Amino acid sequence: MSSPRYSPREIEPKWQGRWEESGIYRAQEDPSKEKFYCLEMFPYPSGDLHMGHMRNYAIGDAYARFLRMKGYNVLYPMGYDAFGLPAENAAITRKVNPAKWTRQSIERMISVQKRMGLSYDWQRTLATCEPEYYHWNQWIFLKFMEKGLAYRRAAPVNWCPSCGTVLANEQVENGGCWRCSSQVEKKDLEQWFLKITEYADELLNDLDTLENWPERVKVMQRNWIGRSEGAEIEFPVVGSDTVIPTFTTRPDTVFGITYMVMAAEHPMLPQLVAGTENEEGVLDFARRVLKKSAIERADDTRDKEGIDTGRRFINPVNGQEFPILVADYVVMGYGTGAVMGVPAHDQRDFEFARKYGLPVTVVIQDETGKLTGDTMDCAYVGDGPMVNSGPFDGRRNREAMADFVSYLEANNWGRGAVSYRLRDWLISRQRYWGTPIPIVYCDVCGTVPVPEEDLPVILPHDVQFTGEGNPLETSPTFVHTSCPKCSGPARRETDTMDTFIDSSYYYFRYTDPAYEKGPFDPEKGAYWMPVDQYIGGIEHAILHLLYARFFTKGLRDLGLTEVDEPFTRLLTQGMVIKNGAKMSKSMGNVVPADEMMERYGADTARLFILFASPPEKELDWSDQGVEGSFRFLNRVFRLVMESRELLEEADAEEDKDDDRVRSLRHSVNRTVKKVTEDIEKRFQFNTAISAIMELVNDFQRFKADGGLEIPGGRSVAGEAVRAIILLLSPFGPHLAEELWEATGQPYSVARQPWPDYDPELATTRTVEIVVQVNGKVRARFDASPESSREELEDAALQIPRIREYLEESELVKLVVVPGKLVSLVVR
RNA sequence: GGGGGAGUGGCGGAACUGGUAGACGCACGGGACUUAAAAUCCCGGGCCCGUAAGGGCGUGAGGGUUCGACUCCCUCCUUCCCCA
Repeated sequence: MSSPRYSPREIEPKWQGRWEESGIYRAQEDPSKEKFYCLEMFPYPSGDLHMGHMRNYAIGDAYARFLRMKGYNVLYPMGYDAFGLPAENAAITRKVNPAKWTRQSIERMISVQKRMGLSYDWQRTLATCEPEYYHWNQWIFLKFMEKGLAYRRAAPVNWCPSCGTVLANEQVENGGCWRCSSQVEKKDLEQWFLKITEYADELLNDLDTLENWPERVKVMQRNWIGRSEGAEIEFPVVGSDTVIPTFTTRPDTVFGITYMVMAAEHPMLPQLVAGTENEEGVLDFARRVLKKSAIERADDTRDKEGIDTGRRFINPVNGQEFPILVADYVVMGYGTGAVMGVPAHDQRDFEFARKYGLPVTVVIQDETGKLTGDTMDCAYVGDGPMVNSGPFDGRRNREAMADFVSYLEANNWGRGAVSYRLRDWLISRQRYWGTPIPIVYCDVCGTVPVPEEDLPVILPHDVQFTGEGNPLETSPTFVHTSCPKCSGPARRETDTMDTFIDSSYYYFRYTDPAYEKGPFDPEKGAYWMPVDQYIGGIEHAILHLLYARFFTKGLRDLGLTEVDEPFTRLLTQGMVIKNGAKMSKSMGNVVPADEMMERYGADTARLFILFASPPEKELDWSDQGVEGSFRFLNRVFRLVMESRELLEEADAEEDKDDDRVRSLRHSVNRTVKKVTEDIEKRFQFNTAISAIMELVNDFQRFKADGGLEIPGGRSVAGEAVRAIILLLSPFGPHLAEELWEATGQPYSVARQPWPDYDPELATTRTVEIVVQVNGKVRARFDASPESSREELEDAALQIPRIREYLEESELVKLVVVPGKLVSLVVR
């Protein structure tokens, strides 16, 4: 007689089919139930699903299943971030249509996701490359435009010569393209921007309300927004009516200015030196500087280089004249591109001044009171009384700061100002595979938005992929159109939108993916939003999460929603690493998800990836140990199948006096408590799973020890079987369904209430008390958890080994921690 | 250079509020079953000394606080991420 074998190959498709037929994972608005919106960051459909994806979905699905069993009305959708470069590159190199390529990739992703047994509401699936979706990109863009949140201007942009496109500041990494690492160049183009800076303060302040976001993500966003308070001061150029504006965070040091440096790319520079004898040399220097990368220029350890323009400016506070220089360590784009040089109180300025023999004027004294510009060997950046500062002499610099700003304002030399590192979001892309920007250029009417009723502006198919320039410009049907205002001949905008726009509001769209009158039905949005739990890679800590927060605030101000923040809780899953690098196609270190499922089944793969490491931690991939997860599921299968009739006997009459029965009942209750808390409070799936393993071990031992023959043994065994199946169901849903059915329970295990525990039974009846002598464990004994200090002390002092210590030396101190230990100090 | 993590057996990791370091699993060693193997089950295990009882050492390094430190404080090292 052979017993049935655990066969994921048969079990898994069976239940996947059953789930699909019965539609048990569909989400429906139900105001009588508490909702929970659980969401994973949607993937780019490259076609291959690797371990990074698998980890993401295993976490989200386990959590969503847990919440359903906990009684929440759960929304758990999936979609595809389908616009982007890979599809377009495939079109260029392999001559395939990007739409077709993308749709095929999506199909492949879906089939693997279904094979994983993920409990998505598949009816809500969306793909951002479909007109029904990007329609709303365009609609939101137009609404933002009406509000002044979208605008067009010529701007020096980051240009990647290799990708042939403009990049947002956020997409420039170490001076190179985020995608191909080519050196980024500066180029002037007419571009569309979204005014994210309008929300800079709110984006910054609301971070404080996000209590359930990882601190490090908030820190990164704070730094990215980079708010600094200070003053903007205008310096008149000698012999001209130009003024150069500068921003400083240290207005208290303005009396210590001895020079000014401008960035090599400062737009005023050519005009400033025009016609002077230094013109040639300065512009030459500037060109040389611009060839260096941003990191090189900002490197503090490197020697700074500069050149005198020959022009001078007046420091308005004391009327003195100082030189204007150009230097490599000042970068345009932060502040105003011109920096006042205060060498006495800024280390970079100090080094620069010493190198070029510029004067150093102390305006804040240290505690010695003896600082002088000629003798100091590094800048003094601390606080102290102000000196050489006219009316401010003698005041503490920090306290005088605000008055100093008022002083500047009163004399019309400058004003208090706040500066942000955050720039407006450049969204124009000279690319085909993206959302067309709904704008028409008419010689007569100028820039004309496409009327709302003409949306969506459909991305045309009659384009040429040559690998050069924007393919959209090759579409005859697209480019030439008529002006919506005057009906005269007009040209369409051929730039498309940054794909980060697609992912900035997709979570709203899931609440109502087929809605035709707007991005989503505000009522449905109001029911489901905000996302209660968002799960995704730490690599999106800045870009995507900041843009999504901005969009939410923008949509709120359009009256579409009342939520201020889209994601209440955020879990940043650690990256899956292989051979020292993030798993990615370009690195060639991808481990496909279906490979492991082929060998062991979806349940094993899911269980293993969750068991291998806590979710937030980076996971260096190795399949060492998968066997263990597979063996565990086999053991569960065997154990339950052998005793499948037991579940029916759960909760029968119990015999409280047998130790083995009591111990297993304790184990069941303790495990339910631990698994529940590990999932709910700590997101520690790895320890939740290990707790289930312990329960299975206990149950197995119980059976081996003849526990089923004891009065009450079958009842508690039934409780154990039930707990094992239910606790396992979020991690190995197919096996759990199979076992639930085999034990005679009605479909579906996914609809069962999550098991409860008895807090009294979850705690032990005896605890082991440790006896320490001078900090070292010298004995142990068992006691009731309720034992008093005196009882424990007495018991400890009775132990012969401990008495020996006391005979030899004198007891100096005795500490008793009830339920834990007795600690003796002897001398 | 600034900001934020992380460092625990051969490996992944556990230790929740300062209270038994190493749960659970992998790999390994021994045994049972088997003609044999696989599978399964049982036993073992941080390191060092010791036949053992036992003792010493031990959470990146060094110091500190404490009856007691993986946990708190200081200094340092290594490493990863973000920003320059």
